[in-house]
Amino acid sequence: MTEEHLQKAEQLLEQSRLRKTRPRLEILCVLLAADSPLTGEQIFDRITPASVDKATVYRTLLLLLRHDIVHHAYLRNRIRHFELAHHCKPDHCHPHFTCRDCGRTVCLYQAVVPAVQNLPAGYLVLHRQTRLEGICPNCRTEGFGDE
Amino acid sequence: MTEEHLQKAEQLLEQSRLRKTRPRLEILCVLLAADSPLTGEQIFDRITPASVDKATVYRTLLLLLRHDIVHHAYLRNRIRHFELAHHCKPDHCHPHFTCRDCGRTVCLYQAVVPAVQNLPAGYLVLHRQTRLEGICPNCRTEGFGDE
DNA sequence: CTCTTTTTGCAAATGATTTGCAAGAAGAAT
DNA sequence: ATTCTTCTTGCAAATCATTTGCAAAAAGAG
Ligand SMILES: [Mn+2]
Ligand SMILES: [Mn+2]
Ligand SMILES: [Zn+2]
Ligand SMILES: [Zn+2]
Repeated sequence: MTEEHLQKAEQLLEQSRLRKTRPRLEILCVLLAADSPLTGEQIFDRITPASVDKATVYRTLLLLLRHDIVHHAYLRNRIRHFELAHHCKPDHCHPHFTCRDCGRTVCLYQAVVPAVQNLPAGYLVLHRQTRLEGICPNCRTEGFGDE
Repeated sequence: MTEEHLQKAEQLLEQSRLRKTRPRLEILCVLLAADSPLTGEQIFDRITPASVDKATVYRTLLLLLRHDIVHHAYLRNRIRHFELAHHCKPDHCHPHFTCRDCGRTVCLYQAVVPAVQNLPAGYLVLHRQTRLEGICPNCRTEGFGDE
């Protein structure tokens, strides 16, 4: 938990007029340090050991979700993944790529997702989400010389 | 369960050389009749009452999943939704639209999803999935005259 | 019809997420 | 700084979708 993350965390809570409590700051710092969406359990594990209860982690995530400070990333399994919302525009979140080989998920911040074409009339799209699946650069180059 | 669906269901099982059992045919017929992705529970409820156990429903869905007869639709909550795979190309499934108002999800079979631009080098994309969220035509026109 | 291999039903287990409740902080007011 | 009110937390127990173990039942080959 760096000083920089801590400040950013406090700022995020202030902006939403939320109390700055230990669990909230810990959780936000974990998310600020993460480079891909995390599950409730992963967040719990990365917090200074046993300083925060798991129920509090989930409750806090729900709170942050309601305040649009974090949001869900929809990955393959039924386990929820959370990430900070500050990389997302209101109408569309960055795509996520999940490797079928190593299972790792990466955020593709710089990718550009064109709007869906030929939508039937009358639908108002407020949010768009894209999920990619395939083989990551790491797994592609592996096992070249000896297969 | 129409005669037409039953035949299609049998055909799907044959193609994957799977035994034609009562639960499998029932489940496939439910999916053939559905116009949006269904949860395990929803499928269970739509089957001729109590003729199939819920555990069997889930086990069967897993089987059909392994044989690419059905696949997951990734919707908002942590509950899995299943639908027949026969509307999808291998590299990308049709988008789903979920209404924030009424909560209903529709399959957008005819929509065209352009490829993601500006992907970092080295990623091999095998599958793409798009989820839209917003207000459906029904909910948009409602509450016009009297609000 | 018989035999072998799958598949099923039922009950119990799992595992992620929620919830009730009393004790413990935060922050406003004094 | 102290008091007071309101919001949060920890802990334990509850939920709920999904899985799993196992013995009984069904499918399909011969
Ligand atoms: Mn992300
Ligand atoms: Mn669909
Ligand atoms: Zn990989
Ligand atoms: Zn609607």
